[in-house]
Amino acid sequence: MKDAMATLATELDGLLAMARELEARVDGDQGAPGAARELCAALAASVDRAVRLAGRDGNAGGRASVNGQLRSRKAAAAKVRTQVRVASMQDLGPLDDGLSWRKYGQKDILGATYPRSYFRCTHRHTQGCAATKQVQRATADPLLFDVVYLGAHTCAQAAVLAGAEQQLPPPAAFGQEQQSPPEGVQWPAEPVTPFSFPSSPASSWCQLTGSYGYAAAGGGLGVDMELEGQLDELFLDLSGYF
DNA sequence: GGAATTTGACCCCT
DNA sequence: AGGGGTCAAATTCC
Repeated sequence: MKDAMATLATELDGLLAMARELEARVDGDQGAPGAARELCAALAASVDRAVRLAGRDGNAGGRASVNGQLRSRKAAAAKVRTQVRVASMQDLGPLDDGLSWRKYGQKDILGATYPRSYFRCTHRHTQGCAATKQVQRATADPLLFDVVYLGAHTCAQAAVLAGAEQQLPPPAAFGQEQQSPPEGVQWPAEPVTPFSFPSSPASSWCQLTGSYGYAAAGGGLGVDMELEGQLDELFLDLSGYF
């Protein structure tokens, strides 16, 4: 547990450093999309690892419920909550993050222009995977999607993905050409390109959408609020560059 | 025919 | 009572 938290801290520190570096580079050189992309991908990969760590370990050590309330069905899902904002350059369908999701509901949300879609893991019944996610188009920008992940994947598919990701080269290697990534992933040559999401969620979202909004804390993430605020600001700033 | 999606109804919480 | 989340039957898709 201590190791995981230490790793999390290291990842987040690196995240901040990379974000600042990215800011500096993009600020000084408008025509440097390649370098910006590299850092952006590294940033996203780091966030992804941090979130995964927090998701795994936050359960036992974190706040599992709000105000100590017991919630029959919602209690389990409230343990891990990861929120990201994803931008789609084109009006395409559901975002494929490499995992199998099955839509089980859709609701019109008060005050929201677009309905919220509810997804759960395809292997919910076969493997008891309790992961769910909610996807909602942002009112302000229809090309932005707010995606909230609730619960942790416990299915075999998630384990395979997690294992494959650990074998990937260091984050800085992302964005390089001639990368010949696994699973036939094709990185876009231009910022705006029709896309299909490959297996690594954070890096591909960043690469392809230019906006990895934020990975914020719900119950499971024990991220310091001040740091969280800094991350929020950084992501907001960075999103403006793309 | 099986799997995924849609959609109205139901349940729980505030 | 109203809103959010889930269920499950009906429908669509492959």
